[in-house]
Amino acid sequence: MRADARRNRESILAAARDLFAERGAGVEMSEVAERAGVGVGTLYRRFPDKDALVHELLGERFRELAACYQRRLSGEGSAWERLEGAIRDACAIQDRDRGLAEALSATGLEQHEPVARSTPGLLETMQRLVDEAVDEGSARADLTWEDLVMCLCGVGHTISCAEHLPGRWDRLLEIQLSGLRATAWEGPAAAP
Amino acid sequence: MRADARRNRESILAAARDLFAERGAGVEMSEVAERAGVGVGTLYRRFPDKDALVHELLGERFRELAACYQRRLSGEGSAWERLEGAIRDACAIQDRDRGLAEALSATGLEQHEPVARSTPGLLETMQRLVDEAVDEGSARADLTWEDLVMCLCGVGHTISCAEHLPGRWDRLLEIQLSGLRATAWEGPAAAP
DNA sequence: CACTATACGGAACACGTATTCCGTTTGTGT
DNA sequence: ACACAAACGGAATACGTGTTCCGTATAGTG
Repeated sequence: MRADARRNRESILAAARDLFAERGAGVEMSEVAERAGVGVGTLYRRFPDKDALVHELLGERFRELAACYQRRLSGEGSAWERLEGAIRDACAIQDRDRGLAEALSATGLEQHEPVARSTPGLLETMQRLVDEAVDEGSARADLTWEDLVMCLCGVGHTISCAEHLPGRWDRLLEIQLSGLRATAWEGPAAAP
Repeated sequence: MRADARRNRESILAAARDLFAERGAGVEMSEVAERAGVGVGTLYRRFPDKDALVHELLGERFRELAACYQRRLSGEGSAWERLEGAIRDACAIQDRDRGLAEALSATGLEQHEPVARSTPGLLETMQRLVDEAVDEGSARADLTWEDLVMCLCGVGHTISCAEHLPGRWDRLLEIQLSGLRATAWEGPAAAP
């Protein structure tokens, strides 16, 4: 691969990283090319299509997530504290990267599983964090990693919708976190 | 307005109602026209553009929601039972109408507020349900109707994403419901 | 320095969907 | 029955984006 080609590939990735983080996957290919200082032809020479580019960037974020989870898993504190920390990390990353938030949000549950599965350790680590908190008795007894994913998607969705409402999503996070806890009361019959 | 025009307007609304409920706002105008048994020209004679048609249908659903809330508000049971009932109603309606779920989900918080506000009583009733549950001490003390909207949007989003996963969204609903309750524990420090 | 494989830019193209236009048809009041 | 305003159908058009094509430029090699 020629040196200028390699340089352009990096420029494109950097430009796309910024744009996706800022405005999500809706950015146009021509805009990515312009910001990278290349023509669209060059962009398409490096990445076969838009999906390829998006997947590359999503991969980066998924690996970042996996690293966070791993760090939490082998960190200190109660199982609940570590699970909660991991969740907060994931939300913070989504808050920093609208592209990730939108991807989790828009691709939904089943579609994005393949991508997530291709990141070694991402789901497994999440599952272990959940299991430990369940065993500890601090999380809902029936909690699964799929519930977790669903909650994270929910926050991601709120982030990617609420452009002009910074910080509103953390309300949802608090509500969900307390919903993930083991509950003292059982069912709607227990109203005072 | 001529009789055939009125009839066509109804056919179009009926067709669009079905299609939107089934597949969301992504349906093509030509498809709506075909199902209604008219040409696209006729469709555009009755509704200036796609938005107008969608708003009409959204209006119907919002009024249905408002009626549900009203019924719950003046219904029997504890304030919590009524709030929970209203939430479950709203989710059930979204489950029946993908168009609504998608609209709540896709238009996000700020964008759909104008539409919701144009439905008299929708937000006010929701707020009163929340207030009563808070006063009763059964809901989180800091709960607002905006939190409620956010949670309902979250479920709507899950519904409109999970095409092939019927019934997965109710897990999210359960988690959120228990998160909306007044909690016995305070903050992450209380882990056992 | 010359030569060539590789890469480059960006205009042109492909495509899907909303929307318009206009020649034809039809309801309705006289 | 007649006239004509109103309505109809659906081919044609507008438009925004992703993607391809090809004439030109250039890095690397001997």
